[in-house]
Parts: sequence; C-alpha cells; structure tokens
Amino acid sequence: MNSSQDLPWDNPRFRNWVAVARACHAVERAVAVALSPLDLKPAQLDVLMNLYRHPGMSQHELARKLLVGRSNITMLLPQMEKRNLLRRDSDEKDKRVLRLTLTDDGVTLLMKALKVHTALIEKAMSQSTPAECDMLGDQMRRVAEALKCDD
Amino acid sequence: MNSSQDLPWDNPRFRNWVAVARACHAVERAVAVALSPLDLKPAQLDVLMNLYRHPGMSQHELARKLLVGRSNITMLLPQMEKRNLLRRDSDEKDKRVLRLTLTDDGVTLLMKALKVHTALIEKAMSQSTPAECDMLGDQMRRVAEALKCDD
DNA sequence: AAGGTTTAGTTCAAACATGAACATAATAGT
DNA sequence: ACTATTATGTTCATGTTTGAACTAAACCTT
Repeated sequence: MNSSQDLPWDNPRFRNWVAVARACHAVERAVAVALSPLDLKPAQLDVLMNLYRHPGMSQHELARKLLVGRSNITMLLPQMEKRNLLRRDSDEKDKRVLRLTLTDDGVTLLMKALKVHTALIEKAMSQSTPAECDMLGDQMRRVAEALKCDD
Repeated sequence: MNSSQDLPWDNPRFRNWVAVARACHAVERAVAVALSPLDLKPAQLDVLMNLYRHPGMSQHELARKLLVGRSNITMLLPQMEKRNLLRRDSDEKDKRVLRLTLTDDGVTLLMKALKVHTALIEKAMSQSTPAECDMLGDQMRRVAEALKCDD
C-alpha cells in the first residue's frame, strides 16, 4: 500500500501542504517579532481583534472563536485587564458570564498593532495577484470545512 | 492612514491570509489527534521525516530544518532514543556533533505515521484540483521567500 | 604553539498551552 | 419546590517551547 515509490514526498498534495505549513510558521514568527515592540503577543492581538468586531462577547464564545481552551482565556485576560486594554463586566441576566469589551486604550493599541500586522501580510502576499489570492482563500476555507464537518 | 473604511477585514489579502492560518491550525490539530494512537507528537513526526530523508544529520542542522531552537532538539531526542526510534552517534572527525540516524523501529513507526498523516492531508486537500493545489504550493513558497530574504 | 573566536550541544528557568477537576449559577423535569 | 443536569469561568498540575548562560571541541590568527 505504501510502497517505496509511494512515499508522501512524491505526493503533490502532501508536498504542497508542507509549503503551506512552512509559510504559515514563517508568518507567525514574523508577526511575533513585529509585534514585540508593542509588548503584544499574537494571542493577545487575536483577542483584541475579536473583541473589536464582537463587543460584549463572553469568555466562552471568545475561546471558541480562537480555537483555544477556556482556561487559556482565563489566563490571558487578567493581564490585559490590568493593562487597561479591556473590561470584564459581569452580565446582569446571567451572573456566570463575563461580558468583554475593549477600552479606548485597547482600541488604540489594536489600531497600532493592525498597522504592523497588515503591513506584514501585505509583504507576504505581495507576490500573488488578487485573483490568485482569492483562490487561495477559497481553497483554505474548503480545507477548514473538509476537516470540520466529517471526522 | 488607517481610516475606518480601511480596516484589515476589508483587505482581501488580509482576509485570505486569515483563512490560511485557520486551515493550518485545523490541520495541525487534526494531525495531533490522528497521531496520538501511535504515541507520537507532530514534532516527533517531523524529526522522523527529516532523518529519513537526510540520514546522518547533526542536531543543529535538524533544528534549522524544523525552524525550532537547538535546545528543543536536545529535549526531544533523548525520549525518542530511549524508545529506540533513532541513534545518536558522535562524529569521528568532529567530536562536537552527533550524527542522527533512524533505527529500523523508527522507520517502521514513521511509515505507520505517514499513512495516517497522508490520509489526513489527502482529505483536507481533496476539494482542490491538482492544478489549484500546485498553484497553492507555488504561492506559499513565494510567501516563505518573501519573508526569508529581506527583513 | 597560544590566544581568542566560533560552533555543537546541554542545562536551566520562565512563559505558555492544555485538560481535568472544581465552584457557582442557570435550567429542566418531576 | 427540589433535585439533576448543563454551562461558565477558575484553579492546578503537566508538558512544551523558548532563549540565555554554560561546557567542550574546533578553528583562526599571529
């Protein structure tokens, strides 16, 4: 079944996926470096971005959006709250949930971070035409679907 | 410069890159789950794959290939050596370096893991035509280049 | 040959992510 | 109304990753 002529390295899909994984890793690295002058970790930027777009989220909703465990959020938010980047207000109707919103400082920092981050993505993707870029996005969304649904 | 109409979410390159990152994350997750019955972590599979293709590598070369720190390798290999997956023989000509080679057990486990891993990649990429898939790989290699060279 | 410099690998402490067990609040079933 | 179940968030123990300091070997440079 997996004879010596049938190794994954000769498989186009495999080879091309390796390129995806490598590029992704490289970008993540570069983002982390570019963000460090702002004293912001990639995970924290993800939090800011999601809260900007969805103010009033609960921690649980945020965790699911970010594809991380709830405990991760619990560890992450208090530092950001202390830096006055966001507020955690307990919900009146359901005293279990904490409603998350960005402060003005949080929005300001987010905007600075987005400039850096976007510039990096622009540089990384500058070699592709808009059409190629859209095809790329479509393919990747299909990949995510293919793994999410059936399992 | 970053007016409210100019947010990254309206930027095609940005939106499409988010899809890449998400898909990558999803695949990594799925690989980790699929590999767990073999008691193998993704990082360990990367080691096996690289040593299979480049027998006799040093730890430093391996670390650079995997884009991780040298200390990471130091922490990783002794367990794998104890499981008899690989050997670390000190080089005769340069007593600083350890030459790494897979054992037969290592090759056997690698083959099993590759079957699992390849099946997953096949599933993830099954929605793309070979031509799309090759374009994808080309774009991603260009991305990696764009970030590697200038900085 | 003696000195400093570079390189390979290790050690260690700190940061980070993860999952299980827990506490508390809400909800459903009877 | 009362119990059982579910859901949110926290705590804690574990494993991973990382970078800086360190040792030892090899390489220059004169």
